[in-house]
Amino acid sequence: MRILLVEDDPMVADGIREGLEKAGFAVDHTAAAEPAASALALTHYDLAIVDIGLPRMDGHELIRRLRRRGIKVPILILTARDGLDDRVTGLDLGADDYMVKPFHLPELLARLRALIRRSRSATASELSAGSLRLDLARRTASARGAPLDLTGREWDILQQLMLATPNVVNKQKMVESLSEWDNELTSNAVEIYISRLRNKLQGGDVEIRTIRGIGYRLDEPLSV
Amino acid sequence: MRILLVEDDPMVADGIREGLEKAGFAVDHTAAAEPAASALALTHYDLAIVDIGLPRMDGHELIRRLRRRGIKVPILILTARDGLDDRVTGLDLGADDYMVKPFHLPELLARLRALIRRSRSATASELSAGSLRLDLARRTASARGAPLDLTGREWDILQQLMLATPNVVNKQKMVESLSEWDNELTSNAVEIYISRLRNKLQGGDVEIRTIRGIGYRLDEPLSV
DNA sequence: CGTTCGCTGTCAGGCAAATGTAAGCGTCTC
DNA sequence: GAGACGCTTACATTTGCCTGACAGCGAACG
Repeated sequence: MRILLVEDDPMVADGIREGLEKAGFAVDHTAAAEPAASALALTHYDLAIVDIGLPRMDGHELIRRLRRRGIKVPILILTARDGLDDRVTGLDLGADDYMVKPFHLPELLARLRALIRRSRSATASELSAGSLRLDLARRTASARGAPLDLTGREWDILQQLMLATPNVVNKQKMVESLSEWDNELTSNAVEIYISRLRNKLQGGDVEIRTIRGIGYRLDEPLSV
Repeated sequence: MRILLVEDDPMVADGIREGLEKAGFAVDHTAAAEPAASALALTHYDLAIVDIGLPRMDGHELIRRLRRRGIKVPILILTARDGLDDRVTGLDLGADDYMVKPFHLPELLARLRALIRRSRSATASELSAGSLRLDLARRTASARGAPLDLTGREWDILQQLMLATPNVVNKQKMVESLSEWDNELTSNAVEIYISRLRNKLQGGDVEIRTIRGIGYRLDEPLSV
């Protein structure tokens, strides 16, 4: 989880950085808008925190430029207590949230998590559905707290299902993702792994549904 | 733009409703959580505004239930000035934003617009007519909140009807869309699927009308 | 090296759901 | 009331999926 912090006041910046790092985020920091723009263009960030009162190019202008360039990283803006208009125009320009300075760190963290969850991409380091958990970095899986022993292929398939959930994964897509550059597999191979996965997921609270003629979908049978 | 407002204080509710309607939103209002849950299950809303301090089932519980049922309407929660914990847990539960009471209406409007814009770009793969709903990505269908079990052909036909509604879909076009390149089907096949679909749509608020000699049209008899 | 073992993917049999033809009957139109 | 069109049931066929058996392969191990 990588966050870019754009803040000109060194005191504030250090305070935020420390809190974020303690919560497990990787934080990069720039004091002005121009270097922030290039950092965002070059590197992937999960989120950007932008102080609206920056020297030279201000935060509004930064956001406008980013969005115009099609960069759609989630942006949270920081604003002074009395800058109501700032907040409004910031949100209308394409920011995703704001916080009023000074603020409580737990609240900032909650908002960050909400924003990142919302825009969660393939870079998330953990996937979950029901009591199923996949740790992408360690390539381990667990269901209901108990570790799951998965082979490579089974893992690939389950990851695809979980990334897509609750949407359907096209079977042809699965075949392609399992095949090397030139040797196509039979679609039957996918069926095999689905079958084996189902066996290993027995008794869990998720289920692999077949969508005839299309593919598969991971479902959590509704507990009401 | 349809918004559901869940707020027990009549004074506050009326104030918000008036502001929203002036800004061009259609507003429905409930005072408690239970009717809100059913309204959200039955009808499509672009956004829900939930007061966190509700009688009986509170706002948190409402949000938890909605998310567990897979209802992913954007939610903005209203909270008292001092309820920091409320806000944090609300966001972690799956709300998308919050506002502290009392607030400035223009700011509320800006946030609503931002939320709706965001959710549009995120999903946008749903078709609806009356209480009928097709989620293309998940390949699920529901009528009046209850899931519909459709086969591939039924799905294709219903999708055509919903895409065209309220216009007529030419029967010949349907035949072509079901046929492979060269083997033409009988137009009788379409009639069969229409018949099966009608059975499954029994009791809903939409109806498949026959236009003799031309084709079919999806109608909502109730709303004129 | 040879053996073992687990993973992979093909084959083939079995099965259930989905499909579409045929046919008889109802309904609309002229 | 005759003909065309549409609805519906029954049923045979087709399709797509599931799964057990098995062979190839490579890594680990002795």
